[in-house]
Amino acid sequence: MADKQHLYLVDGSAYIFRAYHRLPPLTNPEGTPVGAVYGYTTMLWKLAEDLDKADGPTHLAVVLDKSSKSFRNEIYDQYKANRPAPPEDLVPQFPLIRHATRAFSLPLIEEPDVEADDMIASYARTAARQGWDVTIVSSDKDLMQLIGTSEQGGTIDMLDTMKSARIGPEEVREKFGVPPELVGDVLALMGDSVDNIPGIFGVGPKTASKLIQDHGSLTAALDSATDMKKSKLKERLLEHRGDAELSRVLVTLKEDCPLPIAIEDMKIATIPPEPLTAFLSEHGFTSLMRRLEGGNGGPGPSTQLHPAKPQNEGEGHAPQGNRQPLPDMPDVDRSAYECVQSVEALDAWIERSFKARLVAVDTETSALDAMQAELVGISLAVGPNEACYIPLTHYTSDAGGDDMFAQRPEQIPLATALEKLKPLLESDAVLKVGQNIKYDLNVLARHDIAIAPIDDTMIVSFALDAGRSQDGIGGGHGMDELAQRHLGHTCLTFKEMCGTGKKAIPFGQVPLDRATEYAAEDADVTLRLYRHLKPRLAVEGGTRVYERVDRPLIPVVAGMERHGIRVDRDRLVGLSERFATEIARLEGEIHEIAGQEFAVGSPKQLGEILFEKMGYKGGKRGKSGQYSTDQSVLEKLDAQGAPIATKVLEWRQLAKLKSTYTDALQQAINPNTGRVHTSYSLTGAQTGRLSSTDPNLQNIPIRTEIGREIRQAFVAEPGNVLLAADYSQIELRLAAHMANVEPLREAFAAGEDIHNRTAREMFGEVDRDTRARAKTINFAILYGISRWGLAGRLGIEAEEAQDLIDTYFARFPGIQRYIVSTLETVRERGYSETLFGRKTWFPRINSKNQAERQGSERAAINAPIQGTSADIIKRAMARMGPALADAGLQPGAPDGVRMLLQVHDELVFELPEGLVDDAKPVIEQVMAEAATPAVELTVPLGIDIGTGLSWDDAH
DNA sequence: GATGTCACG
DNA sequence: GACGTACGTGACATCC
Repeated sequence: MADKQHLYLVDGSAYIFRAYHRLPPLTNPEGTPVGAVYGYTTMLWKLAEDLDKADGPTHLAVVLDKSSKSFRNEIYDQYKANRPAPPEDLVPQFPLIRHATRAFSLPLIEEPDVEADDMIASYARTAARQGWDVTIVSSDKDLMQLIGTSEQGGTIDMLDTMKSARIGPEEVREKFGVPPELVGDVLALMGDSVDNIPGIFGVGPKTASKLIQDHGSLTAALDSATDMKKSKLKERLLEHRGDAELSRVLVTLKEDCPLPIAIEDMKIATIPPEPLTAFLSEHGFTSLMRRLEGGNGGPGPSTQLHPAKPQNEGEGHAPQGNRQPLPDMPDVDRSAYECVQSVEALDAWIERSFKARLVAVDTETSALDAMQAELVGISLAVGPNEACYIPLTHYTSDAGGDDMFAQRPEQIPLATALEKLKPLLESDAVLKVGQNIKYDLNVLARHDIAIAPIDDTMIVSFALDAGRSQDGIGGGHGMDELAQRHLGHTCLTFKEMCGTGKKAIPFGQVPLDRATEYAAEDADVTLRLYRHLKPRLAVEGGTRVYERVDRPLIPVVAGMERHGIRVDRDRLVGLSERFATEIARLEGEIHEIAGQEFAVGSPKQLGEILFEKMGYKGGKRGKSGQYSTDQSVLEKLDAQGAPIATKVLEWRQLAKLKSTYTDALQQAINPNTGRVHTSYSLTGAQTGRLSSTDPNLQNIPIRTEIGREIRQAFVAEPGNVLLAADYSQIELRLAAHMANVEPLREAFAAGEDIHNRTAREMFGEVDRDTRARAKTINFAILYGISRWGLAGRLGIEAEEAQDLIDTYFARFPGIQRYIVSTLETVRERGYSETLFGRKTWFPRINSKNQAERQGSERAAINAPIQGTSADIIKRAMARMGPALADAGLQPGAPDGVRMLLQVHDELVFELPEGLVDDAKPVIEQVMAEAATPAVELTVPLGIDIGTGLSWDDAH
């Protein structure tokens, strides 16, 4: 024979699992996950490229598992019994593996009631007996038994395409310490937790290998036990002999299965291009398509947000049982970090990052506020302990960073470094991973760098573990906490670098050796966290919310923060003065009534004045022994005819408005932009809502006339207007949908006033009083009702409140079902879920402490509703930019439509007056249709839109 | 840093 | 028999 035949047998089922765990969750244009399919396709591709090579394939077939049952189940009912179900986003990929195989026009073997391993064994032996060479494309250790050379001179070896390693008899001996024919004996002793093969309890690979080496066979090893010295091992060998013998049968491959396709028919020639092109294009594997067209395509799937991980790293173990294995990573070694001070060194790191196709990034700055902070340095990590810090504007003298006389250590000029880094940070082919990467996005956006594509470990943690905490601590998503929790690693703290209080120094003054340890560690730890947390998303079902809702929102929210909103400072100054005068007047009157001066703002002093000195009744002490003096208490006193209570209430309102708003907002105006830039937290609220800080722009007054004057200070730039669009009654609409409450759905569909409808259902008649009570009850339902809570709100007895609740449940029966079933699910699983799959954990839902438990129950009833509402507006926000762009409305441009604020159910935009008519319908449509197509609601989402020169006028 | 209060959805 | 009563947030003042 001129050319030896060489049969390649591809263990497709094993491959897809490994590809799944190693590759990021790519999706095709239709949104189906295809990460593992992509890995599989490239592997076939590689094999196809080897067709003409010396030991390349002449024949090839793919073998898949058709069903999970085989003869092994008949002799051992526990076989593979503890296998977890495959991850939810892997399941749809199984059929695609078949499509891929057919696209390459390759023979596919899948037989019922036969495991792929047995089929591979049968084919391999048959081919080798005919003198063919055989290569098994797999890394399954069970298959290693087959390696060797037949009497007819046919060799069998294995190819691990992920490690690009050939496995022959030598490699087997290295791994097991025995030749291939004894591998089965070793496996029988050590067992296999993945397949649930028992082996001998307490015997692992090391002991098993030694026993077989010493005695030459399983039977001899087991027999030797009787003569062994007394030991744990001896006992175990004697006691579990039966397990080992059973295991020996289980690990033996069946080599005489009937062959559905003759090996001669597996010959491959040129692969016909048409089916392959169709397949590649269907799934958006564009780089492979380019290669097919003759060009030399890029390294990864360039149309995908997420390039594949490099082939030479990230090789972990397959998950064992249900345990989520810690990625195999060395301990953090800060001495391994490099301080990058030359352009050459920077170039080398940039090249490494491109090669790795995944880089963790962290920026160090002079302050916390991303809008004002100056860039001090950047750190990168491409692997555990493979991290560097690039100092940029460090200085050592007391002079400021901008001072031309400042002493500066050797550093690459800022502009040079950023010019070098920009292509990396913006490259589609390299995934940038950050911890709270929104911050880095904002800092670098000010240097004209738009980081993409991105992943964020903080957001991943939030998608997985929102609400999870142990004993009140450890529920956060900050890096130091995550490092401690998941990696058992304690990070250097910012305090250790910069000190605190008056002695604190800016990060730019930290000596480079220490700064490198701190900054590079941040990138290193981020990368490690990514490797640990990201795979959990798919396994635990967090992929959808992370990829479709939260991650796309990061650059959108970053943009909103950078836009900020214009605030009329003069107006605030005027208000502050007015409030100050009024507060002083009220304070005088209060002191006069009290008969002495005291700090009105001190609840402690006020309580003593009211309930001791003045002798009012109704003084209740809290657990701290203090009298309560909150609004409800003061209102009761007011009703009793206590003039001081009214005055204090007025004083409090004005003091609050002045300190929290009119004074503080002036301070918050950014001197460079003249606007106020809040910071949104994407992980702040456990339900999935955003929260706003520094300043909080989600609690600007609106409910009172005087408070609304503050809203009038939020204004549009000249020639522009503000547009406010809010979801009307969104939580009640969602409750009507989720609890399937027909009367409420009907009312929403008809555009009825929902509280009127509730009043009619509950009380039979609608007037101001019944509507107000109905409104209270509606909200009480959303918040998880209790008879006492409702009684307190309505000023009625608890029994009466219970009657109202009963009536409500009777009129709207779906509500009670929703509450009961929600609680059941949460008790059982530990978490609630929104319509879009966002989880919120309730670790105290089964607490023995009644108050704790009931608190969790109320929160658990509310979370799916509040969270779904949050999901919906987030989806609207993520889609808004593209929709506005399609309409030619230039989202984000100074003369286009800018989205500025989000207040839970409201979005605020700034736009040129001339664009209002065009923008309104686009905004309304995006918001109204934000749930689709993922979720089809049975209630319409109503949107109210208004415009005006101020935020107040826009309502 | 904890507590009380109050601004918002 | 005691518990402590609506869900989710953030900021400020006071006081220890």
